[in-house]
Amino acid sequence: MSVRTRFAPSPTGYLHVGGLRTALYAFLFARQHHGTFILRIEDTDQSRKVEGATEKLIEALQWAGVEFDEGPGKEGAYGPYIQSQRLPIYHAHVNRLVEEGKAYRCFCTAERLEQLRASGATMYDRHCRSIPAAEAKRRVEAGDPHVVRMVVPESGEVRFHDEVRGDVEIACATIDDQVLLKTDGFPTYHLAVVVDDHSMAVSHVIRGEEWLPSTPKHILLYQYFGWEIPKFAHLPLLLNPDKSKLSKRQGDVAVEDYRAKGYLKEAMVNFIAFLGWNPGDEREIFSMEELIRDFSIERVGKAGAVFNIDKLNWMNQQHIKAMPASAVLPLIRPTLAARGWDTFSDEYMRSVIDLMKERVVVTDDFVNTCPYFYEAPSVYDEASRAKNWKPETPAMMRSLKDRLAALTAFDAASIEAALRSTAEELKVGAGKLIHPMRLAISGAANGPSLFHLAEVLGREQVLGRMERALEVLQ
RNA sequence: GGCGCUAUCGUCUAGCGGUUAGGACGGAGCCCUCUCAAGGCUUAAACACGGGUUCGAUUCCCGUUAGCGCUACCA
Repeated sequence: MSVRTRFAPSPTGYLHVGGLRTALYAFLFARQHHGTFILRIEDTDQSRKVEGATEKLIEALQWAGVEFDEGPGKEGAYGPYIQSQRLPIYHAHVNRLVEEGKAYRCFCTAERLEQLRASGATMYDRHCRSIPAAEAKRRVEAGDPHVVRMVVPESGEVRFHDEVRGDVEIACATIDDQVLLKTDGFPTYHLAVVVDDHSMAVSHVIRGEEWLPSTPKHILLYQYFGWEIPKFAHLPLLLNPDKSKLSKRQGDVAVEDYRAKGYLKEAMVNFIAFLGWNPGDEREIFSMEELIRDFSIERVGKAGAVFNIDKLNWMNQQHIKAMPASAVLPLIRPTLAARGWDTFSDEYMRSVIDLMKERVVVTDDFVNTCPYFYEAPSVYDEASRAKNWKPETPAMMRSLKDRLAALTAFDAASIEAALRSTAEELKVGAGKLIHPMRLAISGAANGPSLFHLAEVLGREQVLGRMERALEVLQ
């Protein structure tokens, strides 16, 4: 049997990081088994329609490198892949269930259900289960609004094996007569997921733990239809720092947010994969290819995992350091452009990136933490100025500047040699020149190696900035 | 309330009966050093509780507790 997995989000307008993790696991599993990964849009709630949501979802998935083989825009043999386009399929199936007595039409009004609940009932009282078929048919033909509910046995239990949790057992007496078809003719999740997973030949249902309690209903439906039951794997939830289910209000949950902040897709995928899974050894930095190779459902944990931004930051840094400057460059061009700094050559930018690589957390830092690569400083760090720009400093800077001007080669080694010999001649420690010079050419108290910084900036910039500092920093 | 799931350092986790309970992030300290980083080294920090089973439980079983999830004509 070939492996077919799917990610079946409802289009809410953005891709939740928890959703990305679910999608990633389903994707990794499918790829590893040379199977098929499907994207299916579960848009059966008309009241929650969001314009452009599907497009955004697909874009976020593609950004992360979680590519689906079948789905909207990639029609395979099992489409359509958008549930709102599959209504006739659900109707046919639900009718079959009604005819076979495995589901029934329910004419109860919202008011009645509300009263029922208000009176303390925790489940539907099955009031319409006993309506004779002929009467139900008559009422349907008369246009009576109604839903279709599944018949749940009153006793016994449903057992199933979950790939991550083991055997699970739930008493039928605690399962409600679930609505399958809503008054508006749309299926509920429970009907649609079963019909679609079966008709799309899904072999492994990999989804969030929030679906575990309703899985027995799905099992029952598979049995009613006489279908083979797929394997289930319910993933642990992603949590807020306070351990509640990950949600906005407590930070960013949309993968687009992280992308916009300058997190690498490689880091995002690596980090999220490790929230609930690990290879069993001490490796932590994984590429998508390595994840596909080593992932296994057996090693997925059962407990929820807190989304820890500190670890993500570290991981992002690790991936940035491992990435060649030429690969980083296209990622920061837009950020540069937004600040009007898109005039620098690729060669210059690659030097900047190599220098900044290991002091950056997100890619935006290549722009925001080191503006001095893009324009001369207009303000100078006050603390550094107080500490390093002494009355005797200007004279020393003048000598240093003259030495630098006379250099034949303006590279880091030559600059360093010039500075150190100047310091020696002036009988002061090199720090007496290094710190003021850094302040003069960058305006900042810290940053990359001064000599390399000067080399990248170039002689003209360095000399000009030193002159300017001598004027400004009296 | 009912049902279900879960439970190792603050966080992510390794562990699949006998370990000095390991690693990573974060914290602290030291080293390196022109600053900031990066890197290296060191260090503090955990088996929720109570019963069993067993020669022996972090590990298996049962309770308790706690957390979370579900309990919609939302997914």
